[in-house]
Amino acid sequence: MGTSSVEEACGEMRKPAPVPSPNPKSLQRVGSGASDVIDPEVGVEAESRKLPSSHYKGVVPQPNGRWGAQIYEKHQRVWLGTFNEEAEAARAYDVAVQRFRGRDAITNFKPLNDADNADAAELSFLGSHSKAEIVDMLRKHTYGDELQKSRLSFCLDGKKTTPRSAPATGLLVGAQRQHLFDKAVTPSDVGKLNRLVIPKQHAEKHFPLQKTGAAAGKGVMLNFEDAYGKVWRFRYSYWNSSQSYVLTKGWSRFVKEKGLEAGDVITFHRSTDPEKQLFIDSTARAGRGSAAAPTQRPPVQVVRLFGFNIFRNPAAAFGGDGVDGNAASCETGKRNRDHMKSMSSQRMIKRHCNEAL
DNA sequence: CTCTGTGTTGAC
DNA sequence: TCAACACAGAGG
Repeated sequence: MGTSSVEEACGEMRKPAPVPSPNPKSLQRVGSGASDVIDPEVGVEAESRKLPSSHYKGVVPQPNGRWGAQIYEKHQRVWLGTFNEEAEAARAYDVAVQRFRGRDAITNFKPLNDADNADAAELSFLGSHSKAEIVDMLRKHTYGDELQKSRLSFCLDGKKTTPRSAPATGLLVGAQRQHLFDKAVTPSDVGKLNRLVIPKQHAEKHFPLQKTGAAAGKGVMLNFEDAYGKVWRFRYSYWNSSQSYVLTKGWSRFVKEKGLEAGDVITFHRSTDPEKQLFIDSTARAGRGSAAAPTQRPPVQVVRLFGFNIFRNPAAAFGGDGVDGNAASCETGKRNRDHMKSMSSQRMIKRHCNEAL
Protein backbone atom coordinates (compact mmCIF):
# COMPACT_ATOMS: atom_id res chain seq x y z
CA MET A 1 0.00 0.00 0.00
CA GLY A 2 2.94 2.25 0.12
CA THR A 3 2.90 5.00 -2.39
CA SER A 4 -0.76 4.83 -1.84
CA SER A 5 -2.81 5.87 -4.74
CA VAL A 6 -4.28 8.33 -2.40
CA GLU A 7 -1.13 10.29 -2.09
CA GLU A 8 -0.62 10.33 -5.78
CA ALA A 9 -4.16 11.23 -6.43
CA CYS A 10 -4.13 14.22 -4.24
CA GLY A 11 -0.66 15.28 -4.94
CA GLU A 12 -2.09 18.01 -6.98
CA MET A 13 -5.25 18.83 -8.65
CA ARG A 14 -5.40 20.11 -12.06
CA LYS A 15 -8.15 22.43 -12.84
CA PRO A 16 -7.75 24.85 -10.04
CA ALA A 17 -10.58 26.38 -11.90
CA PRO A 18 -12.13 29.13 -9.85
CA VAL A 19 -10.59 32.32 -11.06
CA PRO A 20 -13.58 34.48 -10.48
CA SER A 21 -12.08 37.83 -9.80
CA PRO A 22 -11.64 38.89 -13.41
CA ASN A 23 -14.78 40.84 -13.60
CA PRO A 24 -14.66 43.19 -10.68
CA LYS A 25 -16.52 45.62 -12.77
CA SER A 26 -17.58 47.31 -9.63
CA LEU A 27 -21.02 46.49 -8.52
CA GLN A 28 -22.88 49.06 -10.34
CA ARG A 29 -26.27 49.98 -9.35
CA VAL A 30 -27.94 51.18 -12.43
CA GLY A 31 -30.71 50.10 -14.59
CA SER A 32 -34.24 51.21 -14.72
CA GLY A 33 -36.70 52.20 -12.15
CA ALA A 34 -35.51 51.98 -8.63
CA SER A 35 -32.68 54.14 -7.70
CA ASP A 36 -31.14 54.07 -4.35
CA VAL A 37 -28.06 52.95 -2.67
CA ILE A 38 -26.83 49.90 -0.97
CA ASP A 39 -24.30 50.25 1.70
CA PRO A 40 -21.06 49.34 -0.02
CA GLU A 41 -19.62 48.39 3.32
CA VAL A 42 -21.93 45.64 4.19
CA GLY A 43 -22.87 45.07 0.62
CA VAL A 44 -26.03 43.52 1.80
CA GLU A 45 -29.56 44.12 0.88
CA ALA A 46 -30.14 45.52 4.28
CA GLU A 47 -33.39 43.70 4.73
CA SER A 48 -34.85 45.86 1.99
CA ARG A 49 -35.62 44.49 -1.43
CA LYS A 50 -32.52 45.34 -3.30
CA LEU A 51 -31.24 42.14 -4.76
CA PRO A 52 -27.56 41.44 -4.43
CA SER A 53 -25.86 41.65 -7.79
CA SER A 54 -23.57 38.88 -8.85
CA HIS A 55 -19.86 39.20 -9.36
CA TYR A 56 -20.13 36.81 -12.21
CA LYS A 57 -20.84 37.59 -15.78
CA GLY A 58 -24.16 36.38 -17.05
CA VAL A 59 -25.50 35.77 -13.59
CA VAL A 60 -28.47 37.60 -12.16
CA PRO A 61 -30.08 37.35 -8.75
CA GLN A 62 -33.51 35.94 -8.26
CA PRO A 63 -35.99 37.19 -5.70
CA ASN A 64 -35.83 33.98 -3.74
CA GLY A 65 -32.12 34.05 -3.26
CA ARG A 66 -31.30 31.78 -6.14
CA TRP A 67 -29.36 32.77 -9.23
CA GLY A 68 -30.30 32.93 -12.84
CA ALA A 69 -27.91 32.58 -15.75
CA GLN A 70 -28.42 34.24 -19.07
CA ILE A 71 -26.53 35.03 -22.20
CA TYR A 72 -27.35 37.39 -24.99
CA GLU A 73 -27.26 36.73 -28.63
CA LYS A 74 -28.66 38.72 -31.46
CA HIS A 75 -30.20 41.26 -29.15
CA GLN A 76 -32.10 38.63 -27.36
CA ARG A 77 -31.64 37.05 -24.04
CA VAL A 78 -31.30 33.31 -23.83
CA TRP A 79 -32.22 32.09 -20.42
CA LEU A 80 -29.89 29.39 -19.08
CA GLY A 81 -31.84 28.47 -16.03
CA THR A 82 -31.80 29.10 -12.31
CA PHE A 83 -29.37 27.71 -9.79
CA ASN A 84 -28.96 27.50 -6.08
CA GLU A 85 -25.34 28.46 -6.15
CA GLU A 86 -24.05 31.61 -7.70
CA ALA A 87 -20.96 29.84 -9.00
CA GLU A 88 -23.13 27.15 -10.52
CA ALA A 89 -24.93 29.76 -12.55
CA ALA A 90 -21.59 31.25 -13.51
CA ARG A 91 -20.41 27.90 -14.77
CA ALA A 92 -23.56 27.48 -16.79
CA TYR A 93 -22.84 30.81 -18.39
CA ASP A 94 -19.28 29.73 -19.12
CA VAL A 95 -20.48 26.64 -20.90
CA ALA A 96 -22.95 28.63 -22.93
CA VAL A 97 -20.61 31.42 -23.84
CA GLN A 98 -17.99 29.01 -25.04
CA ARG A 99 -20.52 27.23 -27.16
CA PHE A 100 -22.06 30.43 -28.48
CA ARG A 101 -18.98 32.50 -29.01
CA GLY A 102 -16.16 30.10 -29.20
CA ARG A 103 -13.13 29.57 -27.10
CA ASP A 104 -12.02 33.13 -27.05
CA ALA A 105 -15.07 34.15 -25.15
CA ILE A 106 -14.62 35.73 -21.79
CA THR A 107 -15.52 33.31 -19.06
CA ASN A 108 -15.98 33.52 -15.34
CA PHE A 109 -13.69 30.63 -14.63
CA LYS A 110 -10.85 28.93 -16.37
CA PRO A 111 -11.83 28.46 -20.00
CA LEU A 112 -11.60 25.11 -21.69
CA ASN A 113 -8.17 24.42 -22.96
CA ASP A 114 -7.69 21.95 -25.75
CA ALA A 115 -4.29 21.12 -24.43
CA ASP A 116 -6.07 19.41 -21.60
CA ASN A 117 -7.52 16.08 -22.49
CA ALA A 118 -10.63 16.42 -20.43
CA ASP A 119 -11.24 19.89 -21.76
CA ALA A 120 -10.67 18.78 -25.32
CA ALA A 121 -13.33 16.17 -24.83
CA GLU A 122 -15.70 18.75 -23.51
CA LEU A 123 -14.97 21.07 -26.39
CA SER A 124 -15.80 18.28 -28.75
CA PHE A 125 -18.94 17.58 -26.78
CA LEU A 126 -19.95 21.21 -27.08
CA GLY A 127 -19.19 21.23 -30.75
CA SER A 128 -21.33 18.23 -31.39
CA HIS A 129 -24.46 19.71 -29.90
CA SER A 130 -26.51 22.62 -31.08
CA LYS A 131 -26.77 25.71 -28.98
CA ALA A 132 -30.35 24.82 -28.22
CA GLU A 133 -29.32 21.43 -26.94
CA ILE A 134 -26.65 22.89 -24.72
CA VAL A 135 -29.07 25.47 -23.39
CA ASP A 136 -31.61 22.78 -22.74
CA MET A 137 -29.10 20.74 -20.80
CA LEU A 138 -28.09 23.74 -18.75
CA ARG A 139 -31.65 24.62 -17.93
CA LYS A 140 -32.43 21.09 -16.93
CA HIS A 141 -29.18 20.74 -15.08
CA THR A 142 -28.23 17.71 -17.10
CA TYR A 143 -25.18 19.12 -18.79
CA GLY A 144 -22.75 17.39 -16.51
CA ASP A 145 -24.47 14.08 -16.92
CA GLU A 146 -24.62 14.31 -20.66
CA LEU A 147 -20.99 15.24 -20.79
CA GLN A 148 -20.15 12.34 -18.58
CA LYS A 149 -22.12 9.97 -20.73
CA SER A 150 -20.30 11.12 -23.80
CA ARG A 151 -17.05 10.50 -22.05
CA LEU A 152 -18.16 7.08 -21.02
CA SER A 153 -19.06 6.22 -24.55
CA PHE A 154 -15.72 7.35 -25.71
CA CYS A 155 -14.05 5.43 -22.99
CA LEU A 156 -15.69 2.16 -23.81
CA ASP A 157 -15.18 2.63 -27.46
CA GLY A 158 -11.59 3.38 -26.87
CA LYS A 159 -11.08 0.07 -25.19
CA LYS A 160 -12.62 -1.82 -28.02
CA THR A 161 -10.40 -0.29 -30.56
CA THR A 162 -7.29 -0.58 -28.55
CA PRO A 163 -6.06 2.33 -26.63
CA ARG A 164 -3.00 2.91 -28.72
CA SER A 165 -2.90 5.54 -31.37
CA ALA A 166 -2.48 8.46 -29.18
CA PRO A 167 0.48 8.87 -26.89
CA ALA A 168 2.46 9.99 -29.83
CA THR A 169 1.31 13.52 -29.72
CA GLY A 170 0.36 13.32 -26.15
CA LEU A 171 -3.26 13.97 -26.81
CA LEU A 172 -6.26 11.83 -26.41
CA VAL A 173 -7.26 9.19 -24.02
CA GLY A 174 -7.08 11.37 -21.04
CA ALA A 175 -10.68 11.28 -20.14
CA GLN A 176 -10.82 7.60 -19.51
CA ARG A 177 -12.14 6.73 -16.14
CA GLN A 178 -11.96 3.60 -14.16
CA HIS A 179 -15.02 2.92 -12.10
CA LEU A 180 -14.06 2.32 -8.52
CA PHE A 181 -17.29 1.73 -6.64
CA ASP A 182 -20.72 3.05 -5.81
CA LYS A 183 -22.46 3.63 -2.56
CA ALA A 184 -26.09 4.32 -1.89
CA VAL A 185 -25.96 6.89 0.84
CA THR A 186 -27.59 6.12 4.13
CA PRO A 187 -29.64 8.53 6.21
CA SER A 188 -26.62 9.19 8.39
CA ASP A 189 -24.46 9.86 5.37
CA VAL A 190 -26.69 12.77 4.47
CA GLY A 191 -27.64 13.66 8.02
CA LYS A 192 -26.09 15.72 10.74
CA LEU A 193 -23.04 13.58 11.18
CA ASN A 194 -21.41 15.38 8.31
CA ARG A 195 -19.58 12.36 7.09
CA LEU A 196 -19.76 9.68 4.49
CA VAL A 197 -18.75 6.21 5.46
CA ILE A 198 -16.65 4.53 2.82
CA PRO A 199 -17.27 0.81 2.98
CA LYS A 200 -14.11 -0.66 4.38
CA GLN A 201 -13.76 -3.07 1.53
CA HIS A 202 -13.64 -0.27 -1.00
CA ALA A 203 -11.72 2.09 1.16
CA GLU A 204 -8.84 -0.29 1.64
CA LYS A 205 -8.81 -1.29 -1.96
CA HIS A 206 -9.02 2.11 -3.58
CA PHE A 207 -8.04 4.61 -0.95
CA PRO A 208 -5.37 2.90 1.07
CA LEU A 209 -4.50 4.88 4.15
CA GLN A 210 -1.69 3.96 6.47
CA LYS A 211 -3.21 3.72 9.88
CA THR A 212 0.09 4.49 11.45
CA GLY A 213 2.25 7.47 11.06
CA ALA A 214 1.76 11.16 10.93
CA ALA A 215 -1.14 11.32 8.56
CA ALA A 216 -2.80 8.51 10.36
CA GLY A 217 -5.09 10.28 12.75
CA LYS A 218 -5.69 13.37 10.72
CA GLY A 219 -6.16 11.57 7.48
CA VAL A 220 -5.55 13.27 4.17
CA MET A 221 -7.33 15.73 1.96
CA LEU A 222 -8.59 14.30 -1.29
CA ASN A 223 -9.77 16.17 -4.33
CA PHE A 224 -12.63 14.89 -6.39
CA GLU A 225 -14.06 16.38 -9.52
CA ASP A 226 -17.75 16.12 -10.20
CA ALA A 227 -19.51 15.82 -13.52
CA TYR A 228 -19.66 19.55 -13.83
CA GLY A 229 -15.94 19.95 -13.43
CA LYS A 230 -16.25 21.34 -9.96
CA VAL A 231 -13.56 20.19 -7.58
CA TRP A 232 -14.57 18.98 -4.17
CA ARG A 233 -12.07 18.62 -1.41
CA PHE A 234 -12.79 16.19 1.40
CA ARG A 235 -10.88 15.03 4.41
CA TYR A 236 -10.46 11.31 4.28
CA SER A 237 -9.57 9.49 7.47
CA TYR A 238 -10.07 6.45 9.58
CA TRP A 239 -12.14 6.64 12.70
CA ASN A 240 -10.81 4.26 15.26
CA SER A 241 -13.90 4.70 17.39
CA SER A 242 -16.13 3.16 14.81
CA GLN A 243 -13.42 1.48 12.82
CA SER A 244 -14.65 3.15 9.71
CA TYR A 245 -13.17 5.04 6.81
CA VAL A 246 -14.89 8.35 6.29
CA LEU A 247 -15.01 11.51 4.28
CA THR A 248 -15.61 14.32 6.71
CA LYS A 249 -14.62 17.92 6.15
CA GLY A 250 -16.27 19.15 2.99
CA TRP A 251 -18.79 16.37 2.80
CA SER A 252 -21.74 18.24 4.21
CA ARG A 253 -21.30 20.92 1.62
CA PHE A 254 -21.45 18.34 -1.10
CA VAL A 255 -24.60 16.87 0.38
CA LYS A 256 -26.20 20.24 0.53
CA GLU A 257 -25.26 21.43 -2.89
CA LYS A 258 -26.18 18.21 -4.59
CA GLY A 259 -29.35 17.96 -2.62
CA LEU A 260 -28.51 14.42 -1.64
CA GLU A 261 -31.07 12.26 0.05
CA ALA A 262 -30.82 8.82 1.52
CA GLY A 263 -30.80 6.26 -1.23
CA ASP A 264 -29.03 8.43 -3.76
CA VAL A 265 -25.98 6.82 -5.20
CA ILE A 266 -22.50 8.21 -5.09
CA THR A 267 -20.12 6.93 -7.72
CA PHE A 268 -16.37 7.09 -7.49
CA HIS A 269 -14.10 7.03 -10.48
CA ARG A 270 -10.45 7.58 -11.11
CA SER A 271 -8.78 8.61 -14.32
CA THR A 272 -6.58 5.98 -15.82
CA ASP A 273 -3.84 8.36 -16.73
CA PRO A 274 -0.85 8.91 -14.47
CA GLU A 275 -2.58 11.70 -12.68
CA LYS A 276 -5.09 9.29 -11.32
CA GLN A 277 -7.49 12.07 -10.65
CA LEU A 278 -10.51 11.20 -8.61
CA PHE A 279 -14.08 11.83 -9.62
CA ILE A 280 -17.28 11.79 -7.70
CA ASP A 281 -20.80 11.88 -9.02
CA SER A 282 -24.22 11.53 -7.56
CA THR A 283 -27.28 9.92 -9.01
CA ALA A 284 -30.69 10.54 -7.58
CA ARG A 285 -32.45 7.50 -6.30
CA ALA A 286 -34.93 6.31 -8.85
CA GLY A 287 -38.23 8.00 -8.51
CA ARG A 288 -36.94 11.26 -7.25
CA GLY A 289 -37.38 14.34 -9.30
CA SER A 290 -34.76 16.49 -7.77
CA ALA A 291 -33.43 19.33 -9.75
CA ALA A 292 -30.23 19.43 -7.83
CA ALA A 293 -29.22 15.91 -8.56
CA PRO A 294 -30.42 15.18 -12.01
CA THR A 295 -31.15 11.62 -12.75
CA GLN A 296 -28.88 9.64 -14.88
CA ARG A 297 -30.03 6.34 -16.17
CA PRO A 298 -28.04 3.44 -14.79
CA PRO A 299 -29.04 0.96 -17.46
CA VAL A 300 -27.18 2.80 -20.12
CA GLN A 301 -25.36 0.15 -21.96
CA VAL A 302 -25.65 1.25 -25.50
CA VAL A 303 -22.30 2.50 -26.49
CA ARG A 304 -23.30 5.03 -28.99
CA LEU A 305 -20.70 7.57 -29.79
CA PHE A 306 -22.16 10.86 -30.67
CA GLY A 307 -20.58 10.44 -33.96
CA PHE A 308 -17.34 12.05 -33.12
CA ASN A 309 -14.08 11.01 -31.73
CA ILE A 310 -12.31 12.85 -29.12
CA PHE A 311 -8.95 13.85 -30.22
CA ARG A 312 -7.58 17.21 -30.74
CA ASN A 313 -10.26 19.63 -31.51
CA PRO A 314 -9.04 22.95 -32.72
CA ALA A 315 -11.28 25.89 -32.40
CA ALA A 316 -13.13 26.29 -35.61
CA ALA A 317 -15.57 23.71 -34.41
CA PHE A 318 -17.91 26.34 -33.24
CA GLY A 319 -17.34 29.97 -32.93
CA GLY A 320 -20.05 32.40 -33.51
CA ASP A 321 -21.38 32.10 -36.96
CA GLY A 322 -21.48 29.16 -39.24
CA VAL A 323 -22.65 26.50 -36.96
CA ASP A 324 -25.80 26.51 -35.03
CA GLY A 325 -29.19 26.34 -36.52
CA ASN A 326 -30.62 26.46 -33.11
CA ALA A 327 -32.69 29.42 -33.95
CA ALA A 328 -35.88 27.54 -33.93
CA SER A 329 -36.02 26.81 -30.28
CA CYS A 330 -33.81 29.40 -28.78
CA GLU A 331 -35.59 32.60 -29.22
CA THR A 332 -36.79 33.98 -26.02
CA GLY A 333 -39.41 36.12 -27.55
CA LYS A 334 -42.30 33.88 -27.05
CA ARG A 335 -43.59 30.96 -25.16
CA ASN A 336 -40.88 28.59 -25.94
CA ARG A 337 -41.56 26.24 -23.18
CA ASP A 338 -43.41 23.41 -24.78
CA HIS A 339 -41.11 22.61 -27.63
CA MET A 340 -37.36 22.54 -27.12
CA LYS A 341 -37.57 18.95 -28.01
CA SER A 342 -37.61 18.94 -31.71
CA MET A 343 -34.02 19.76 -31.99
CA SER A 344 -32.63 18.22 -35.04
CA SER A 345 -29.29 17.14 -33.81
CA GLN A 346 -27.15 18.24 -36.60
CA ARG A 347 -23.82 16.73 -36.09
CA MET A 348 -21.24 18.66 -37.83
CA ILE A 349 -18.24 17.08 -36.42
CA LYS A 350 -16.58 14.87 -38.87
CA ARG A 351 -14.02 17.34 -39.80
CA HIS A 352 -12.02 17.25 -36.73
CA CYS A 353 -11.60 13.70 -35.80
CA ASN A 354 -9.11 12.46 -38.22
CA GLU A 355 -5.44 13.01 -38.06
CA ALA A 356 -5.17 10.52 -35.30
CA LEU A 357 -6.93 7.69 -36.96
C1' DC B 1 -49.51 29.52 -3.65
C1' DT B 2 -44.29 29.88 -5.20
C1' DC B 3 -40.97 31.40 -8.21
C1' DT B 4 -39.24 31.22 -12.94
C1' DG B 5 -37.86 33.74 -16.55
C1' DT B 6 -39.80 37.29 -19.77
C1' DG B 7 -40.72 42.24 -20.72
C1' DT B 8 -38.34 46.17 -20.64
C1' DT B 9 -35.25 49.87 -19.61
C1' DG B 10 -30.96 52.38 -19.37
C1' DA B 11 -25.91 52.08 -19.01
C1' DC B 12 -21.98 50.74 -21.29
C1' DT C 1 -24.38 43.48 -24.91
C1' DC C 2 -25.41 43.58 -20.53
C1' DA C 3 -27.61 43.68 -15.81
C1' DA C 4 -31.45 45.69 -12.96
C1' DC C 5 -36.01 45.72 -11.98
C1' DA C 6 -41.06 44.53 -12.12
C1' DC C 7 -44.24 41.26 -12.43
C1' DA C 8 -47.14 38.06 -15.83
C1' DG C 9 -48.15 33.77 -15.67
C1' DA C 10 -46.24 28.84 -15.54
C1' DG C 11 -46.25 25.25 -12.53
C1' DG C 12 -47.21 22.77 -8.09
